[in-house]
Amino acid sequence: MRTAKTILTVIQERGKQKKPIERVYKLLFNRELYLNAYAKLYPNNGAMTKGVTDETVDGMSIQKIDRMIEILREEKYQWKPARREYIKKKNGKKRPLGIPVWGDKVLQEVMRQILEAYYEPQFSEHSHGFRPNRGCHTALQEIQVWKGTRWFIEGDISQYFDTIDHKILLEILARNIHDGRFIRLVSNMLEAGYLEEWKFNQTISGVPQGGVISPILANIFLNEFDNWIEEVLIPKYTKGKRQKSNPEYNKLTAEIQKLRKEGDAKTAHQFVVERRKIPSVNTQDENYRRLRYVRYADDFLLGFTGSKADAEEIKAEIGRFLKEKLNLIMSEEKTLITNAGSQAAKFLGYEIKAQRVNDYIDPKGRRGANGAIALLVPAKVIEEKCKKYMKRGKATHRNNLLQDDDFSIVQTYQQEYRGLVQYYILAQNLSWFSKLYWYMETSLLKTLACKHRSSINKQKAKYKTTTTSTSGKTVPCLQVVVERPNKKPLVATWGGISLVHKRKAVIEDIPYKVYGGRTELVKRLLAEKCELCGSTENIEVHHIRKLADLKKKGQAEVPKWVQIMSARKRKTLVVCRECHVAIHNGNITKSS
DNA sequence: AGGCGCGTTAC
RNA sequence: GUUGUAACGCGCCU
Repeated sequence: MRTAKTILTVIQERGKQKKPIERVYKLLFNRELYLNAYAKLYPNNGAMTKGVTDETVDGMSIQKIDRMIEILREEKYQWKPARREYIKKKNGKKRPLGIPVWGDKVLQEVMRQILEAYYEPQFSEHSHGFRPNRGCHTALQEIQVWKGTRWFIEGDISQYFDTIDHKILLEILARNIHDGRFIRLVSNMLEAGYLEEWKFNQTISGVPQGGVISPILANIFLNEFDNWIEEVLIPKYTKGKRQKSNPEYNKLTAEIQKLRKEGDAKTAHQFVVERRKIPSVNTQDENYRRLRYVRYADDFLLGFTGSKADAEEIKAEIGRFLKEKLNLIMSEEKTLITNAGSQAAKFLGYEIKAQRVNDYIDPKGRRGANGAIALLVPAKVIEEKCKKYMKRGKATHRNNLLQDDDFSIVQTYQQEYRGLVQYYILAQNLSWFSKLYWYMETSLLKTLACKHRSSINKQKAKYKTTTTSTSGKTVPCLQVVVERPNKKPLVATWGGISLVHKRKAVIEDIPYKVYGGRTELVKRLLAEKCELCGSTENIEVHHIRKLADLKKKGQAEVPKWVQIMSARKRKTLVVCRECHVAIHNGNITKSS
């Protein structure tokens, strides 16, 4: 049997050459692809969450994989409907989720790996959502070099995941995947429907939010849009080699040179300062146009250098394309055209602006901010985050942390703060987080004080020390140290995170590599030996949600399986059927 | 070098 | 009990 890596590499090659692929369905008979899929899915939170049946990752086995393959050979695979749940979105609205049963997730992941190997080399440079080695930061870094942009067009597609047209999606797939059986399998999956309150509902459009292959299907669908933007729209709205220079600017330059020749450095300098106030190019130049594009899932942003009327026309053309070719609705109200110099566009939680002239001079005396793009953390983000640590306008303690020890309280605050700063590391106004830092520190000290019935000052005195910050400076901080026998102490630190933003960096394009190789878990499963009793029959894997769950209840006698799992720090234990049943019955006689 | 666990974010 | 795909950061363990 060919290895998963070989299969996927062959498909990847076809993808690079943009050649169609055939006999794809047969690849689903390869056991290794399922082991790959299992290894990829088992660490997920949802692996232990039930769909419409009781089946979860717990009890996974080679036999289960082989049964799935048998059913696929007979072309009798039945997708189960997804379980419908709702989660709250940030803006208060609800997002419908479709949670597939475990087996469906595994098969979806196998299919996803095949689709990824094939389509990943073909996807656009400008698409960043749900893709390996890409993310929000790579999308934002792309925007950073859109110098001279006059208009932003923020794209918004209404209810994208739920409105993807099945027929069009299948047509797109069938163009490259010449295999009726594979396409039918995808089609059946799309039509599997969902259960809400025990009632079956059909899915006439859309991909399930929560489905393993949904993100890549969403990307394959909008890849059509990327291609059209790049091959039709951008060429249409690109004109001229470079922008005409600004006559006024040139006049001043000539003047400065003349003054310098005459030796009047002082007046020359005055003119240089004057010149900084105006752009070096003619921003109204109708013979110069540039259009740039970036997409993250269904969210896209265009930067346009040209007239407002053209920007409006671009928006209209996009709306028409989406409706006519992809049967998608571009939200007319939410798709905004903003003036880059005076308003901020919103994208991926950042504010994007074009900087006005003359507000920044770099160390070499050059004008750095001539229409350059600024990425900013929105004031509202800071405000909202501060509120989380406040009550009635003042910093306050956190009730839900009062039971924790000092170490984890400090650790929690630091992790929250660090995560947020890390996300906004590209923002020029990153230093605004110093306000949040202050509120959080006060809240932290109040939590400690409340817990120990003590005062803020006493707590501060207790833990105050210094550390080397991420930018190398010695700065004050708070530290809780936990000494351990024969080991170096554990340290939780509050502070030491520098608020210097990351300057624009060259985006390095890491080449996509197919997912392959055997993980530790797969090796253990393939060993086919019960890790409790040594039996070699009916081997399956016992899974737990979290390691922390192991030491929850204070049992008098800790079962052997718990001992092994916590000693090895593994959420999995390869066992025989008998031992697995014993574990679930709480019957520890066999396993202890 | 790999597993596990915490945090942030996007959609 | 809240799913999925990703990205980033930190830490621990063997």
